[in-house]
Amino acid sequence: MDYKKLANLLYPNLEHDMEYYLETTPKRNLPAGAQVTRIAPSPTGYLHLGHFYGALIDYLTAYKSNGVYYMRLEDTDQKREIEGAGQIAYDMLCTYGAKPNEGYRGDYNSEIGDYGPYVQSKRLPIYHAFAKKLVELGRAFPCFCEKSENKQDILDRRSEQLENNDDIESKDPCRSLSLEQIEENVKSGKKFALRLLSLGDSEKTIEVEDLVKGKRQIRENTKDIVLLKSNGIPVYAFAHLVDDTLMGTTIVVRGEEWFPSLSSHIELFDAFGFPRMKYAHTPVICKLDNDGNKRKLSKRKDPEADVRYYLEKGYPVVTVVEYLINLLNSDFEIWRNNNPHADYHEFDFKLSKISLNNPMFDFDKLDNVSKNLISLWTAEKVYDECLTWAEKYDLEWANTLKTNKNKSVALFSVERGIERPRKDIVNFSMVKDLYSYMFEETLNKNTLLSFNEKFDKNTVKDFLSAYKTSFSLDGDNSAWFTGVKAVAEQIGFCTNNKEYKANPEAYKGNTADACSILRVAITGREQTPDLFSLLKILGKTEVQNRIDYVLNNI
RNA sequence: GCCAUCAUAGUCUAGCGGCUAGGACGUCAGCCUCUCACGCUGAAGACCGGAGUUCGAUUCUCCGUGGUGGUACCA
Repeated sequence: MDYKKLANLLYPNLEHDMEYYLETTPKRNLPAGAQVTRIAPSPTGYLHLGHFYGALIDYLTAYKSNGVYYMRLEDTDQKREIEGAGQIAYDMLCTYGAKPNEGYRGDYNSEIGDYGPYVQSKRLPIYHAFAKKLVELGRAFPCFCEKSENKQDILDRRSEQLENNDDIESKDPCRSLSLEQIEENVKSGKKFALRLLSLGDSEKTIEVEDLVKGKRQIRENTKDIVLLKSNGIPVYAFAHLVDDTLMGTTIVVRGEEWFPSLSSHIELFDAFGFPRMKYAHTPVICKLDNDGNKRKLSKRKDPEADVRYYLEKGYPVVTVVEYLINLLNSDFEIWRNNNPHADYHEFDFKLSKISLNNPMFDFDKLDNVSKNLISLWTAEKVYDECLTWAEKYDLEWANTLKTNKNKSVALFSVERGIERPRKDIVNFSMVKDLYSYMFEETLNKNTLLSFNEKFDKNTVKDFLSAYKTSFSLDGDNSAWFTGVKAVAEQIGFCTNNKEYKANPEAYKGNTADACSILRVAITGREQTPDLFSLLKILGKTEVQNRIDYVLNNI
């Protein structure tokens, strides 16, 4: 077969050949050990948590090696493409702290870097030049078969194979077409897909060293995989070869669902004589679904698969990042405990420490990571972050925060900045509910009357009336507390717990009961942070007003 | 079906031939305490099964079993 002739027949009018692209692409000039990684999502929807998980690995790998982490848009599946998805993906990467330092930036015109276009649909001439070369090398052939691309048809075909116990991949029939037959087909205007002419032997194995999985023996590829679809658009494997070669990628990080097709990718690189890529095949994040089955986090079924979900819930972005790093390198939490204030960038992230299991997403753990992180923030930062969240998701609450800035900061300061800080905030969306009683705008006055049934109304009244006329917020906590106890004793409570326990019937209650009455009357809750701190923030007048409200309405 | 891959408590994991199998989250109990949160102490809870190798297997090998992935002109 005259491959040169075949190549010209298949790709007659190309502006440039492969060598042109190879020669005109600049060599990357990087420090020793620097790695080039890439995040390459397809714009088929919002950014999936699994994508970000991969992106984080890419980002950290490049960051740790002073390398490059670029973004490429893999828009080769027009059927599934969703308008604006590329922009969302880029924006999400930026907000989650994994901003690419090269490549696609939300739309084709604003990309930066010397290796563009970074959008695959803009690279068709390049793919065709490489395709032509492969034909010349005698390693690719046109396939004129008409196969349905409908997913159901494909599944039907597969179940047919399954019934026939059809395990050996037969070579594609079109590989044996003669030049004359091909010429005839092309001249009659028939469309063709370009396939790899596989030379693999399924009895032989290749040794690969995956950066996550370690050394593996994999079977040689024997499939004549499709490289270019009949519409001329490349399939992932081929775009991967061309782009990652040209763009100088050094490590390909991808989900382990790619591992089975690795041998075909290797055959492709070998066919061109290009150096093979280094790969890191990572586990996939799963969840336990309602039927008790473990499965991949699904775009359609699981809202938490969308990275925007965590933004809406008000989880700080570092929470999500650190939770994921935890899943990646389990010694991260030990490091975090020893370095509570350090930036996660300082952690010694390693691909080789990634566990081989598919981890299950755990909200309990996420919450724990979150509250620990937030507990270390300053009150000002908590305030700022809450406000930023509220301005996007709850405008009324945002207004409340804005008009009560000093009060809010004071509130967030309670039991913060100390050795064992309060850890009650997990995300920003819960803050309003947690502290609504502190603000006139959000206080539900009815709750101030929700005393525990064990207190009779007269006891409540007696205690609050007595307290109202005598309390002072001028001293310190213990002075205030002494005052509370004095009032309590005066109306028949016992402030000595031993005595109380010995003879509870003799008293109206103990110190805890007295505090409970006061707490409910002021906040409407049986549980709050340190009451004295709250009273001081509310101020004497407001405290008196609330007591009056209770006395008048009980 | 075939191929690949994984397998330690409810979850995330440490372990890399000899350990009372370690830690974290969650759960429960107690302490602290004016409540909650924090903190402290403690409890329950795991090596998927069977062979083999070995003086000795959670660890190595094989066979099962289970989960996951692949088997597309999707990525």
